[in-house]
Amino acid sequence: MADRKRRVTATDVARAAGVSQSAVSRAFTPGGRIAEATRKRVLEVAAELGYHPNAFARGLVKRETPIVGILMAYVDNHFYATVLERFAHRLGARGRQVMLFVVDDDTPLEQTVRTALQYQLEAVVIASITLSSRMARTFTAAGVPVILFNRYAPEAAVSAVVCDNVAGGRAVADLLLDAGHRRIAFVGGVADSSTNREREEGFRARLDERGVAPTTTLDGAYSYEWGREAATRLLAVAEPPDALFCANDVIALGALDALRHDLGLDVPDDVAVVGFDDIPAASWEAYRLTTVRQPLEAMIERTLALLIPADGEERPDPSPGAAVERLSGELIVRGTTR
Amino acid sequence: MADRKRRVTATDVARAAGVSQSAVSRAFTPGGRIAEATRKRVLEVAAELGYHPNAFARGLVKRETPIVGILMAYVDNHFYATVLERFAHRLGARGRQVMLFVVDDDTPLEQTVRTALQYQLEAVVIASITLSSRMARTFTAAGVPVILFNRYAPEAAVSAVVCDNVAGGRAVADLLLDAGHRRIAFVGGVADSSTNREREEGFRARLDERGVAPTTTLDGAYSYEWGREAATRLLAVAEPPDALFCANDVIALGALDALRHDLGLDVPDDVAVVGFDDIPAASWEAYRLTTVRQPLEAMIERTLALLIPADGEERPDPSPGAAVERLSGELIVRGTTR
DNA sequence: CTGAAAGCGCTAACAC
DNA sequence: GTGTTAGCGCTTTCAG
Repeated sequence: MADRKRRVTATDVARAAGVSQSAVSRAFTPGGRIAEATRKRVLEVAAELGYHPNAFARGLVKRETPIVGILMAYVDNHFYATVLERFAHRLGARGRQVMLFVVDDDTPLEQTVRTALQYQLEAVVIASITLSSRMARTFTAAGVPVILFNRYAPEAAVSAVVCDNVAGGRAVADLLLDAGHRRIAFVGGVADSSTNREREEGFRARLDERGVAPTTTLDGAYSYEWGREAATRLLAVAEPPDALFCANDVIALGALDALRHDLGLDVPDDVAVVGFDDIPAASWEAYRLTTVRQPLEAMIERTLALLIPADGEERPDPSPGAAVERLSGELIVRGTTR
Repeated sequence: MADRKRRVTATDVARAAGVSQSAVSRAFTPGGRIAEATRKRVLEVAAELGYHPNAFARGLVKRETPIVGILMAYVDNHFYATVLERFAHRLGARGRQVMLFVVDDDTPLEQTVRTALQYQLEAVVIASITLSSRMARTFTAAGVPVILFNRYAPEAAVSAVVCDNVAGGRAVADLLLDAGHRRIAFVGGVADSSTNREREEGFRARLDERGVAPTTTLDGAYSYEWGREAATRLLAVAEPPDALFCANDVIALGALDALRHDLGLDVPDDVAVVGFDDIPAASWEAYRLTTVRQPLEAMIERTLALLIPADGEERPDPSPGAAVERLSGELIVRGTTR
């Protein structure tokens, strides 16, 4: 087998087809000024030789590439896995590639950002990352359009597309209050994430407006295990809550299992539970979780619209005054509330 | 703001720092022959100007890039979301980027492959894709090392890392037979996927060896909905099965819910259920599913070892006789079998 | 240790 | 239409 490093180039194809190298380039350019016959011949020879245009060389001279970076922390959380899948799908349809950057505790965030900056990304989506505002600014400074997805940082001058978490929290408060609950606890995820903050904020605000205070708030992680532990702890006090609003579905599922299986309580009769996201498991028969559905498709649609110009259009202004798009979620009432 | 397209280059930094452009390049090269003082000054100026080396230019001249392509179909399936997350994590630690290609029915597979080929990928991992063998061959032909992950195509001369699905199927057969079941059905996922085929094959072979034949096999999709439907259909006959072996966990969870909630049956007393994968939901209290755990970390470890040379090492032979690594899964017995 | 110079493979004027 | 000619920004000899 030939040297791995030596791949077929346009010049090779040109020579074999008896045309100039630029003719080869044109043959591979959609609108290229080239005779149909020539193009056909070039394409044939190219296929024979196994030629594929080098995206790097192209990117170098065009000074842009169709690569969109997605920075994400909890790919494991089903909601974000879906986000990733949908983005990749939609971007692929628009001829873009996605470069995935998984951020976790062992990887210095700054290094990730620096790497991303080297790829001349067309745009960047930051999802499920704390500290996103500072990172976002780095990209903006480098001229790379950025959007915070499902994250919002008021202090950073960065655009964001989010579910209206505050409204979601309020809706949950109303639902629970209307059902007669008065001792309602909030089971948080990661304390300093904007989603967590906003959901709790809306929730508390509405409770307050209606003259009820939540008994407790417990922050932890966005995980099933945490939900289970939190529920156990919350119910272990003298006057336990009769309803739990969990910061996301996975937590709620853990809480549900703790309530039903560990503590032998009845949901929703003894305790009601509400989640957030509406992941597939929330609708599974064993759970039938009441939750707030995030308008995922709409959120992705808006993000794309802000980030990627449609065919033939100009790219939207990179930083149009840091627009924040809040899309409404939908309360999905299932079996864990009465 | 400056022209988006005009980013800071090494020449800009060189000028500002009063050195040659190659000095700048050396300053950013780990082993570069450059005086510490010079490097420091260059790095400072670079930071000031917001310079980041252009990965494309570098890739062009080095004729290689640290980008690994991952082609995946069911990112939505929790097992594969985890696979993706782990790969991205591990590759990031080795200084590699991951370019994600989501394959689905609306995207011509061939186009995806063609695009991937343009990025001079260092290596490619193909996961959860049917027709993977043909694709794999295309990459191999182009000199790109490729591995099928959790897929196996005997006819293609391509390396693969898989869970030993046949052994897994056999183990399930033994478990169920030992528990006294004799009327066992197999609920398949996508009919022509290699995982599906192999799991069923091992299962049937063992049943056969012990003189029992499975009552039925139903193929469908790798989804909760399908599991639910399949179970409902399987139980609607005169002499229904008393055990179900499902091709993966999501299917099994759907089947479980159908059995318990739609049909009011007791699991495992009326019907036993076994899955495959051991996704997190399998261990949730509401399910406690008996299943075969895939040795995920080990599989990823092996894939990386075959694909990516460790620091300072040579790349392993691109196609070492199409090695197939079969790693053993582990039977995890929980509450859905007696 | 450092600078000059030659490309990497491709696109985009520019002439013909 | 088609070929010729400059580079895109960087790494890497090769002198010095």
